[in-house]
Amino acid sequence: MNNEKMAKLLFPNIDKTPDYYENLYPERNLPEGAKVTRLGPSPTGFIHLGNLFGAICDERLAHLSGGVFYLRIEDTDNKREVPGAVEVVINTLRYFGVEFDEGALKDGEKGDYGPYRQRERAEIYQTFAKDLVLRGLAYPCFCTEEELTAMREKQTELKENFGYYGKWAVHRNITFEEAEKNINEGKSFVLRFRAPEPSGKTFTIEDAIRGKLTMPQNEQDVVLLKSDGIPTYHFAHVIDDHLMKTTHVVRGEEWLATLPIHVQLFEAMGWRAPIYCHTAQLMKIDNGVKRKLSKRKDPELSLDYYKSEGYLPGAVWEYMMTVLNSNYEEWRKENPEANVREFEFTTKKMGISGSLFDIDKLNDVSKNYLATLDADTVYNYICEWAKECDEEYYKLLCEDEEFSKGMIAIGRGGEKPRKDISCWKQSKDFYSFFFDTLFKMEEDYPENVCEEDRKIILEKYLETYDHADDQSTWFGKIRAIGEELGYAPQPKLYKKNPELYKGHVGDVSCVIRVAITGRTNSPDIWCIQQVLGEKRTIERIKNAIK
RNA sequence: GGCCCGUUGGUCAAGCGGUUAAGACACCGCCCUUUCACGGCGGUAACACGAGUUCAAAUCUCGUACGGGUCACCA
Repeated sequence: MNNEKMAKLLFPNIDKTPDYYENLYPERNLPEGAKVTRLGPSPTGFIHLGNLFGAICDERLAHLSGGVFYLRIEDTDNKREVPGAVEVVINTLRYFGVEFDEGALKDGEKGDYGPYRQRERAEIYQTFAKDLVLRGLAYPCFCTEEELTAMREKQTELKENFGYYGKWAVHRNITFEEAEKNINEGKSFVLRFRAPEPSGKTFTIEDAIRGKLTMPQNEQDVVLLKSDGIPTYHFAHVIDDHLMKTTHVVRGEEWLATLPIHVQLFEAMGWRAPIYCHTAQLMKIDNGVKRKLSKRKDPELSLDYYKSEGYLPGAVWEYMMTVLNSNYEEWRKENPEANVREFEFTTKKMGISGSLFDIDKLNDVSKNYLATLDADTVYNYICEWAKECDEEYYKLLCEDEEFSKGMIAIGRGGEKPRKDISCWKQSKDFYSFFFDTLFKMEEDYPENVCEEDRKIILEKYLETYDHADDQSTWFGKIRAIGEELGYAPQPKLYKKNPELYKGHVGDVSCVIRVAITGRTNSPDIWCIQQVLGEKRTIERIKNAIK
């Protein structure tokens, strides 16, 4: 039979059959309803917020159902591969708290469904491809790049749809003899799928996020295997997700257009397709236009960037969850203490139109998140971050651990913790005044206080300063100084009769604040002084008087 | 250009035929306050447009506009 000869010609070295692999990879033994998901990055060495978005979705789906989440490296395009990229992907995802159960992991592979790097699976794909040839569902195409380009130009000219299909599929009915001749002449070929003739038929499919979808049947004779024998995404996806027993395929909506191909291939193989979850893309605004995140154009959206800014994975997760599931914030309000993993994540609550990445919101979420941590934890985190990203800061933090922790502890804990920082990089700025080498006088004094008064306030403050004073005694003294100069002892009094005073006690203390911290916005001054110590406090005041 | 998907305040979003159209971020105001914050309360602000179905439409249908995606031996 012709098909048999063709299969042998095309795949002389393939001796296994599909059954062999079907037996090698039996059904997974998992509890009812367990979902198997996967992340399939291509090793281009770049991973951004959008990838994390999908990864979290996969991870939650699998782990909330007692299933498996695995990593498969989709390295079928050797042209784009960047050396070491796989490690970057794994490390970055791990930093952001995405852990895989199996797959291509850091120290080799784990799991019974490998290999998990597609390049190493060439023989598997070819075995199934051979079977398709045998069944007359695939054929070799010897078209060169030039020929295909010429074809596309002609199609454009004739205003017909692009592509290799129907009457344009020149090698569709190639005979064994022709194929043999071409191969003997050393011509390379790709393997194409024999799609049904164009008919305008449609089919429907249920997407877990988008609901019922009606799409046209695929009629393109897509490439299954490239001339190097490595599959295209389409073929690899179908083979791998079947053999690895993936139940849910989470991917961006850019795959929607090729879904008909995948559904058709699953049918041709006689397999049940997984449940598709096509997520909306995370977008960004660029010159007033909303567009999908781009690897090349948006380096500031790479996960590495957030790592280097010192955003905590937990905070990024919080933010991601608010974007992923619309009812997350509500849940968080009701369960402020709960671990994010207790939340019942579901594809049903996912939006279908692309959301704009909102850095303000991330910062807010992050602030709230960091405010819940205690001083020791924060200290360790900041050190860990600074060690890698800011050596100067790291040294300062380590110089006197007790001091650093004291500074971090200010305003932390209790019912209403301060929310000053959203990432560790910001913390350097925020805490800078605690370190003499970073201290910067911004000379930003309150409006109500004239220069002369500023000096008097500071001089009197210095005179009466007693480091041992408790907080209320200390503040009482400031009040007294202010009152003497004509400043209201309480903001309320000033507000009632602004004409009676120059300002209020807040203005007076603000002068001291600026002297000590260099700026008008800082945590409680008394606490700061306690951490700074008597000597440095007095020094700062003296310097400010000069 | 063909095909597909989408469109609720500045942003993220609830909403599934009858709502005073939630909530969050940002912004503004007020209150609390022993300063800075935190917090509390309140405010500005939205169903892209046009038809149709219906007693009733943000919600269903069809057009239009706009945005996005995709049409590779990339994923």
